[in-house]
Amino acid sequence: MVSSSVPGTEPRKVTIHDVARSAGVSRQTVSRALNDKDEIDHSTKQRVLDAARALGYRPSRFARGLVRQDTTTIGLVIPDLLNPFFTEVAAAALEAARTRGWHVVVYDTADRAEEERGTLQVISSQVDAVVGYFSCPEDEVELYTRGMPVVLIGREHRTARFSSIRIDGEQGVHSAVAHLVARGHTRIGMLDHDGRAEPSVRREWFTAAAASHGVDTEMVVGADQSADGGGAALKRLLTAHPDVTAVFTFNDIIAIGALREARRLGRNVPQELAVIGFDGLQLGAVVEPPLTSVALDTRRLGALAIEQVARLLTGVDPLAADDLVVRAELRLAGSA
Amino acid sequence: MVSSSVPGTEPRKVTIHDVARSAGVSRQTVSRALNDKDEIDHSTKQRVLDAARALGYRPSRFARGLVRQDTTTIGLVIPDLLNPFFTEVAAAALEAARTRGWHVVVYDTADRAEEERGTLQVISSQVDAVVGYFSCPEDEVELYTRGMPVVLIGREHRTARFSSIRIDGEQGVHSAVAHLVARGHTRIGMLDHDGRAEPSVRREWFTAAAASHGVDTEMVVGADQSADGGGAALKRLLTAHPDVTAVFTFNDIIAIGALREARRLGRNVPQELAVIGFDGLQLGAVVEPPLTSVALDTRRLGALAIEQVARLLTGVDPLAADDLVVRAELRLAGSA
DNA sequence: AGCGCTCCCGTGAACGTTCACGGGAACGCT
DNA sequence: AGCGTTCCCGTGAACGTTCACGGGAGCGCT
Repeated sequence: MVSSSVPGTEPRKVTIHDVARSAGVSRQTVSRALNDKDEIDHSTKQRVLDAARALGYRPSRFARGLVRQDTTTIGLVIPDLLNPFFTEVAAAALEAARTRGWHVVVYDTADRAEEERGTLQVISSQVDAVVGYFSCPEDEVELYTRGMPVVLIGREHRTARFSSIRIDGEQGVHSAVAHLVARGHTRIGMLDHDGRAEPSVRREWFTAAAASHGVDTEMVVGADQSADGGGAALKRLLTAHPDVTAVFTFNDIIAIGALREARRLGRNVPQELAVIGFDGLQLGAVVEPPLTSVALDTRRLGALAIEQVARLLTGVDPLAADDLVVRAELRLAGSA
Repeated sequence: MVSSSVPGTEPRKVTIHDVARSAGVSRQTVSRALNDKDEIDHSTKQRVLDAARALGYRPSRFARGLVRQDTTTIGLVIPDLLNPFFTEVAAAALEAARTRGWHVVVYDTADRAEEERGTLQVISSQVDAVVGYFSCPEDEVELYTRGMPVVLIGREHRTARFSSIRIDGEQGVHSAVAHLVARGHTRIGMLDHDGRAEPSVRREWFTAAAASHGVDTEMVVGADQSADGGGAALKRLLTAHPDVTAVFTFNDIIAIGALREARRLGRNVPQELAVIGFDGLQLGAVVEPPLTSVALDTRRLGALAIEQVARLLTGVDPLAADDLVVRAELRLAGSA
């Protein structure tokens, strides 16, 4: 019946003033009616509400936010929402934010540094704090976030203003390699994350662990961040090193792709090829065989990040670096 | 060096005025410096920037948004971010929003009507439009969104102000049943979505399709919205009806759980039990055997929703109901 | 000297809402 | 009648920023 969008008419913003005039009252009365406050007669309240509806009035969140500064919004930046790992972290962060009554704006950077920059630039004027994954140089992040609290995940920080949640997989990866060695594996390969310039930290953990067990550490190939990428990488690895009997992967997505590829190649898992992933995704439980993985507590990861943001925002008692750690530990299943 | 959060000191908001005073210039000059505008000397600009940094100044997004109303934020409401289907839709929506320079606030309602209400209440003053899944009565949504454009997904709307993206799986489900019948299946069960009061639309499609093929339509059990739920439901179904040779499921998550359960029960898929899911998740490609599914174009779904929001927001030329449809079609793989 | 132009910079206003305060009307009580 | 109380309602101010405008200083040219 009431159409607020007649084509041709300028949809000029209708303000609280217009409603007040239409209802024959003052701004304040309109405000009272809309915010369910006291000190207003029931009939006038109804009249105001009707007028507001008729005009299609909608309060400006900016004006409202300006006068009562109670809403906090934090920006969550992740490389790829389609990767279940980040989804799990995001879900945990969302929940933690919700209990605080906060809002979360989510940005997907598609794992590209360029998108990160663009996001940062636009985010800085839209949120009160930032938490997320960044691959671009820290000083760039610093540049765009001017004075805003920032919590980095899975990455060391060098700037004082930043906080970061450290992911400690050293022991977990060590356990994984130890497990493989105990099962008699001596030729262990790795499917690493492709694309980054420097070798991944997870690879360093693997290399160190393998070396400490006297296992060759040379058989590493890069993989795309996807199941297909993992499959292709496994193929390359096995072509180059047919004697490999076990693989450790950068993450579970790649591991799952490897699992599938192994099946196609007729390699029995875990008998002829053991596979251990990293992340501990829930997804790992539905594939066949279930994925053995160096598992991360994604719930805690997301919650911890939000917790630290909360402390930084209020300025009281921020967590120290030692408390900002999430340890990964080996979770055995069928694939190794 | 400069700590903006000395414990004990009130972290009182530092405004553009403070920066101006500190740098010995006017507000406007500060504004010019921070927004990279012209008409400002390079040295003063630098001085202002330094002062701003020293004070830990951060412009108020509310004040800024109030005066230049160019940023639009839309709220995306989904039942469960951990369900890959919604993740895919969310990712598509995020991308579509990004190309328009919009921001997206994501809310996870945990599939509970109560959370939906809370979210709506809080969302209404935070975004310019809403798109998402809602299970609560439409008039409640109407109540909380007063005049704000709303795009519902996967649900019919009756109110004029709303738009909704219709998911049309009728033909797709029909094809699925036809496929099963052609393969000789006559005892076809379904694992439906549990929890809703009324039977799901997907079940109605299934019932109609099955009936039109002269197949019994009585063998339906409810399943929890998870892989485990799907497994448990399959067990119940097979216990009650051991002669079932094929199942259609409410969605792919449930189907994947069923797949796993079938393996545990020693039922060969697809020879002894054919499984067809709904959604067409990318996830379906990594399980064994790959999942046959009535597939939805999630990308298009998310993009379409954002597109319609854009039109509603500008008030010009909104899409008609006939264009707001995403059709599902059978995508064959190994499981049926 | 006078004029115009460019380069900087500052002042009032506006954005749309809520808060603090004041005040009129009606009513009851002494 | 006078006074206090309750119930409504309205007015100025404030929130922090940007926009539109005005204007001074310095320079070059006639």
